[in-house]
Amino acid sequence: MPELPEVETLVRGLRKSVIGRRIREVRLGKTDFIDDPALLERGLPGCRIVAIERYGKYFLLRLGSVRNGRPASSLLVHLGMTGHLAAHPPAEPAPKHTHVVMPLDDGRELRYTDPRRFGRMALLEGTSLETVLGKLGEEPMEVTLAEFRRRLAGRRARIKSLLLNQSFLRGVGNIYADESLWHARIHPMRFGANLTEQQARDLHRAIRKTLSDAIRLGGSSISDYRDAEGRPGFFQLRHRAYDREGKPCYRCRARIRRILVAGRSSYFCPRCQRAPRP
DNA sequence: CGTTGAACCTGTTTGC
DNA sequence: TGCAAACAGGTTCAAC
Repeated sequence: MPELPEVETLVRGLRKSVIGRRIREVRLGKTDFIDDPALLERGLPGCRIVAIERYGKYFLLRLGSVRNGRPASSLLVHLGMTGHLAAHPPAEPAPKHTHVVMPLDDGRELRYTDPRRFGRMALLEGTSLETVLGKLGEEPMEVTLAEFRRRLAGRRARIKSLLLNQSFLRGVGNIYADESLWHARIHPMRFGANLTEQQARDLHRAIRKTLSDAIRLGGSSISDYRDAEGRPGFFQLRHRAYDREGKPCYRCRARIRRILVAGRSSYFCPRCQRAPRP
């Protein structure tokens, strides 16, 4: 579900609705996606949410403690495939698979819901937080062309693998990798180091444009993604490759194909995105 | 450095 | 209709 544009959209909504609120208590359901559940129960009550930041597909609720002498900590959240976090009135029945409920000081409940539990939640501070974030590559919308090319140089992995690799760039997932490659007319099986200078430029531009357009439309809602207010995104209406197997390419009308690259479905136009030489 | 496949988990869609 | 397989926005790990 959530790649960079979906996480960014959710984070923007959360900033509007929960910044400044205090967490009163924590109620946990299944906890196998939480690093240290007991630490959440101990450390979160009484904390005020002072800021929310996104790093690729992760985001942080920055917490200010009301008690003295406790270092500032952050709730790290990754939504996995099906995670969702939003504030709700307590009268609204919690859906199935709601695993974390945090009543707030304004009477609402911040709820984390995740049917597949591929997400991650952890209360972290200092070096353990840096360890997680330090493994991530640069923000794909901020990386310079020079840095992008430098990172590409010498990489023998296929470009699709690189785009999905969060230490190469943070935040691109399966949808936006395929969409960016379609816009840049690059085959997903091409090797990173073999891209021409022009292709690297096109891809760098395509990634930034695709992600910013997607954010503008509130992300992609394939089946269940919703923002912090429960509204779907609309970028799925602009998909040019992803999930369009057999449908005509928007540029050349050739049929979009699906192949497996790096174990993931990869959609591309066989005419616009030429295969690498064998 | 790479790749592949499996694992984690639930729900939905597809195919026979 | 019914059941099984395939597939899904992600990450991680073992084996090669």
